[in-house]
Amino acid sequence: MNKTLNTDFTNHEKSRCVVCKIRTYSFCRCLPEEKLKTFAKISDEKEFEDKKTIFLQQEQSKNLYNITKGNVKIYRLLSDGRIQIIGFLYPGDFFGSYKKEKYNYSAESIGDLRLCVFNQQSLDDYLEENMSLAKELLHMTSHELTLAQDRMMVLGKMNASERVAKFILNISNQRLRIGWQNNPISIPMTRQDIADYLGLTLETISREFTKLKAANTIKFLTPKQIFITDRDKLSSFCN
Amino acid sequence: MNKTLNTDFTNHEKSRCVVCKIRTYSFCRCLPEEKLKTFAKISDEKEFEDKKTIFLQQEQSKNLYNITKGNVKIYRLLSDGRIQIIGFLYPGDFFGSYKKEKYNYSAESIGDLRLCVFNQQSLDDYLEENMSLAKELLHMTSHELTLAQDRMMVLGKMNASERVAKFILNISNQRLRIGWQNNPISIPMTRQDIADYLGLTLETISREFTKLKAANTIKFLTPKQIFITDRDKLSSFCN
DNA sequence: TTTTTTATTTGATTTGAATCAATTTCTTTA
DNA sequence: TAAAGAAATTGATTCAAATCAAATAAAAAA
Repeated sequence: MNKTLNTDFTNHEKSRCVVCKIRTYSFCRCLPEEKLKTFAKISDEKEFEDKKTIFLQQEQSKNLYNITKGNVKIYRLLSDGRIQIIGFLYPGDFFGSYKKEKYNYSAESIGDLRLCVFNQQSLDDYLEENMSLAKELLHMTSHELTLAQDRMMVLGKMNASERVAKFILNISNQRLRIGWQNNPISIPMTRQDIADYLGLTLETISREFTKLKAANTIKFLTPKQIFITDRDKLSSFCN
Repeated sequence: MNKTLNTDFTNHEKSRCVVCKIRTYSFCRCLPEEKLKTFAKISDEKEFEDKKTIFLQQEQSKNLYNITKGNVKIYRLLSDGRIQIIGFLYPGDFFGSYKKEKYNYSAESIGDLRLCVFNQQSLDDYLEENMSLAKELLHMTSHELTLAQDRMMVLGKMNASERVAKFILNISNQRLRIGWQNNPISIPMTRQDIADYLGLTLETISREFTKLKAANTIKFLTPKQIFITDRDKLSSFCN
């Protein structure tokens, strides 16, 4: 099961936020170091194993979550069981809700996961006194909206090979952004997950991967390790 | 062409914001009346005729816009001319950008349009002193994100009849929300626009409308006036 | 290790929506 | 009011991706 960590920093000189390795990529990056000690107190750390539900779509929202380690998939279900994966989230990304409402998607861990959990009310109170944090949240939410609009283009107008090529390039760019190796890239999610994310079937995903291999643009080191052989050619498959 | 309006309220007791009819549905609703006079000064009004470009995707962003009358479509283009309409916007909706970057979509008027134009810097300065406005923008942007995620489900997993049925119901609900008649509903956009919004072709849109008519769920008073005959049955076509 | 289970790939066939092609209906303007 | 132009509908055909069906490969358990 999942557990709340017992890392008590209260008697230490430094809060866990001060030593946090992903702070540069997270919304809390806007806070000066002297504010971090009090900021750390409004959140808890929590860990999840692979495939654990963090919350479900219909639940009353209580928290905003920030990923410090691992991956999350957020998804929506239709009543007949059809699934659409809204997004794959990585360290530095936040999800959940900062206002009282129902969650508008479900969230599940992919692999081992570590989160900062913010109570909505505490965060809102903190926001009230820290305009920079409010603006940072606004800017990051606005950036999320841009990404969502980009995905409308993918889902509405792109064909299967364009979707898959763009998916690989997007992941590679995301890795670069948070300072990880961007080639080869490890793909934490299954083919079914990729399919549910791109609005295709797992068979189509597999076929498109095969086509990209045949065109000498990518190689599979393992089924979950993609090496991009020809980035320009891969780019030419989309857009 | 479009024109900047010459409605000079500076010598009047009341600003145009005080008498604004759509304020209840707009982000400025969070401001108390006494603040409206100064708030009105950080924006200008501007009018556009049908099919006028407000800005293009690649341009350096300068403004945030708020619709006070009429409709806007925001869209993205691929290099080969494929178009995806990101959204249809109505009175009370805002669009553009509140931070310096390129616009991430193009915006065009549908029918006669009236906008409040906010300079980014002026708005940002105003925000700095008004946490309520910053929070309202955050909440509305977050709501936009929810709508965008809803559209991912539509574009990724729903079939043609589900998309069209949901589109009609969504418009009807939007009309209700801003206090307009929600049946019959006037559809300001063309079939081609609906197609580019739903990721379908105009022929498919037309065929689906015909099917919905045949199933006695809707009627067309004119090609742009839909009367919902059986809302429950129409709902049963989607989700 | 071997066995079992799960994930992925490949093949054959079907199908929903796109495309191509008229036709009809609406709207505009002469 | 008629003519021209634009928008919308309907029909025939094609095609990309889904579905159905094995086969193969990888990972987990015995």
